[in-house]
Amino acid sequence: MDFTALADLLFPGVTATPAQLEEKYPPRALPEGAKVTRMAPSPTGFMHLGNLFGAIADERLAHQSAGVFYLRIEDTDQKREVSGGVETILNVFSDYGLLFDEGATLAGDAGAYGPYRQRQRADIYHICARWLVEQGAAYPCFMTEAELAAMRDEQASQKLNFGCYGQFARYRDAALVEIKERLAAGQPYVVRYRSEGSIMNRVKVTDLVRGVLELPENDQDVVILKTDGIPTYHFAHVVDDHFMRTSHVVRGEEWIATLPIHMQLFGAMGWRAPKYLHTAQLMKQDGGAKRKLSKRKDPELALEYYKEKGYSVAAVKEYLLSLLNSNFEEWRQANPEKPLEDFPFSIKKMGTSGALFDTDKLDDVSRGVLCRLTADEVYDAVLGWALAYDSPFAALLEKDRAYAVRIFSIGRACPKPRKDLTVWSDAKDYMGFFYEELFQPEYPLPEAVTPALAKEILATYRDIYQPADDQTAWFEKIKGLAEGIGFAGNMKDWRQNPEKYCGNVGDVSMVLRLAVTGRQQSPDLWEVMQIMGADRVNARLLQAEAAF
RNA sequence: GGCCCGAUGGUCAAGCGGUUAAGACACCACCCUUUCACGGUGGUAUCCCGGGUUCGAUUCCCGGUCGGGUCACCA
Repeated sequence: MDFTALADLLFPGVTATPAQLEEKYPPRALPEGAKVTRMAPSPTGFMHLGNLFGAIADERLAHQSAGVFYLRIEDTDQKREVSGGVETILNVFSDYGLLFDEGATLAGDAGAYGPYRQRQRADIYHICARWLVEQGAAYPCFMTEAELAAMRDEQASQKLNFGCYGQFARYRDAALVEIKERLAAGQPYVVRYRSEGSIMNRVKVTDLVRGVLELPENDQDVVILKTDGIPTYHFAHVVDDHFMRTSHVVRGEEWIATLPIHMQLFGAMGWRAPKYLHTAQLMKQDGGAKRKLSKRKDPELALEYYKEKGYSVAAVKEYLLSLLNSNFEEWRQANPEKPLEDFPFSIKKMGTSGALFDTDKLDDVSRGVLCRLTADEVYDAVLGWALAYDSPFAALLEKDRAYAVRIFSIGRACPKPRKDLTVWSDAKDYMGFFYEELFQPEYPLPEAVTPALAKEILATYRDIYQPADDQTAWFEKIKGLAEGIGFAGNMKDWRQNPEKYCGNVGDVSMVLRLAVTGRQQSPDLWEVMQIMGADRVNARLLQAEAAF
């Protein structure tokens, strides 16, 4: 067989060689130990937690080592591509503060190792594919879908492994004349790699998080170029990660099964494979079972879902990081104020078993993140969220920034800040009573207080209310009021002899709280009243007095 | 079905031949407290099963079981 003739037939215009590409895309001049990683999503218009999970590892690995983190768009499957898909990807990464050093951008590509969109790299793949054909290591295959299906049925009935291998690879040794004829007849074809492997052999691959993986050698003649001349993932991965000089490939463990194909292809091209890190997959509790997160079945795992719910990007990032590196939480406890970038991300601390996505845990992390923010930061974030998802609330916030910031300041900026907010969307309910527009009071009085007594308490309080009172003076007055109506002014007294009193100062405070906030729970009442101001407080007292 | 990966409390997990088997979330109780939130103290609860190896296995080896993944011209 004249392989050069076959190559000329298949790739008539292609004259360049992989060696020339080597020159065009030389090894990167980076300091020792610098890692080159990449995020390589498909532009399906859908980003989910799993994408972010891997990307965080990629980004940390690269930037922690003075390396390069780049974005490559895997648009080899035109069927799944969605317009605006690249934009979605770019937005998510910019939201999450994962910054690419090179790769696809909205304005085109940036970087010396491009193009960074696989469809624009067709020439490169063809050069490599042609070279393989010339080596006798690849060939055109004209099997139709129906023939493929028939092959599969036969294999199923004979309980053989599926796929195009050995005797089933019927075009593997087709004569040049036959190929010529089929080509002339315009028959569509794919290019397959000619595998000399056997599943009886074992290949060993070192995975940086799992150790040595021992897998059966690939014996399949896998497709490397599809009918449209675009490569499959396997070939694109090998060619791109070689010429883009990726040093570490981080990907989900679903790729372990195809590792032998990749090793074979790297070998055939005469290249050294990158280092691999196969991460555990995020799992979901589905009924009684645990399963991989799926884009189709789990729309709530789309990043958009978290954005809409009002999770901060920092919280999602921290949670994912805690799943990625088991010692992250410990580090965060010891360094509550440090930026994420200071955390020493380590491959050794990456887990291998699939983690169930735990919303309770995310919420806890989220509260911890939000309570460390300043009131101004919270204001900006809540406003940003409201602008997108709740414009009436946004309008309220914008009307008086200072007022809102004061509200967000309650119990903040102290060693043990309150944790009232889990997500931005909690803010509305949390602070709603501060706004007349959102004030929907309910007045469930404490047991010890009759409506008549409640009215009396409020009437009395209005007379003694001095907005300028400091917290101590304020509370002394409430104590006095309580004692005046036969209630315990001191909780300890009341606990010791509950039968001596009609109620306690807590009950009186509750009446006041109900009147001012219209609910049983609120942050410190004195602070609330200070922020609301005397006019609003007085109005609330009167309103409640009438309603009790 | 073949192949591969994995298995420590309800969840995430430390552990890497000898430990009272860390810690976090969730849950419960108590404390603090004018409510809530925070904070504090304590508590319930874990090494999948069976064989080896060993003086000794959660840890190493082999089976099994269970869970997950993969067997496309999708990635």
